[in-house]
Amino acid sequence: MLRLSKLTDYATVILSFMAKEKRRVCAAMEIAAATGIAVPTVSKILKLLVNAKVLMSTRGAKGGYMLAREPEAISVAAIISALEGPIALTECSISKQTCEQASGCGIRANWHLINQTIHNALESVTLADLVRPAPMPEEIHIPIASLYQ
Amino acid sequence: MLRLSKLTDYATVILSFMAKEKRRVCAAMEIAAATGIAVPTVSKILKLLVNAKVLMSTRGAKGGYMLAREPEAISVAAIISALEGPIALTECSISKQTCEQASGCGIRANWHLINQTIHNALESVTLADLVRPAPMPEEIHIPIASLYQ
DNA sequence: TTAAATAGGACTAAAATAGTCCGAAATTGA
DNA sequence: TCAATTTCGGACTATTTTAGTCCTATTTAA
Repeated sequence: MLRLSKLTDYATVILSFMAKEKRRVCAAMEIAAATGIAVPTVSKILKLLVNAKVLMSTRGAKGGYMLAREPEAISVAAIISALEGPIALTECSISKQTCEQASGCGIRANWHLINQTIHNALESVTLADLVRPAPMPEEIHIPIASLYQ
Repeated sequence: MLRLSKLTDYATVILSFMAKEKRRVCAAMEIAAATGIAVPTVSKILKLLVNAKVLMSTRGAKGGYMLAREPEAISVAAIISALEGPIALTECSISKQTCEQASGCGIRANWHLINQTIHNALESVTLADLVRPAPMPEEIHIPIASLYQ
């Protein structure tokens, strides 16, 4: 289904909450309470987002998490790759044997191009866009067909 | 990782093979031999592609599978949805409670737009594009590492 | 010093995916 | 008509991935 994991979905909810509270440091417990997601799960997601430098953390009493940058500078691609690793549709699991039989597998190169297109689409949408009420279609429209001529 | 399933990957290999043999009816066993994918697996994939009307089948001796239309008219989106169901990143697993708390979840509408964009990208690439030799090197060079620092 | 909070990793449970197999139905050709 | 071939449909098992939990160490504020 080409779908995102639940954790990624949760991450967008968490980050949307934090975008509205961006002046404040939020504790994991507070975020869990606000979003209705279980504390250990929230915790796990927050740690992943810190590793990906989407969030900053401060330890100790009065510690917590904060957006590492403005919502405008946090792309959906960054959020997804924080939770799921690099964005890539294929790992070219086509066996070498097959590729050799076909004497040069052109499919691989074309998949890469498709990946890149999708990545661009996700890169051009930010957390600010997700929080914003009205989307702006022309910003994320990508005419992939033009890449093939 | 936003990735396609192995079966979808296999499907592109199978369909690429068939695109080159489009004049001929191919039996499942023949395709398995040509691609190196196990017969039962090939069989399963072919059935799914028939259900999605990407392939046509004829039963009985001398039967087999054929592309239902020209490779130019078979989109990557059609192939993916045949194997994995509708293309959709999210199923909006954001709890209603959260949405209500936030008094109107704008995220949903924005995800829908992103889905649509990706769908358009996949719709505009066809089996013929996949089979076609790779585009110029500079077109397919992807500095992906730079996106992850 | 104590309480509050994150960091990191190990672990279990649940769900999705991959892969296999079988009996039934259809078609061809002898 | 009969036998061989091939798809059809579904059930089934095994594997992998994902989700979710928990524990201990470390850091910081008061």
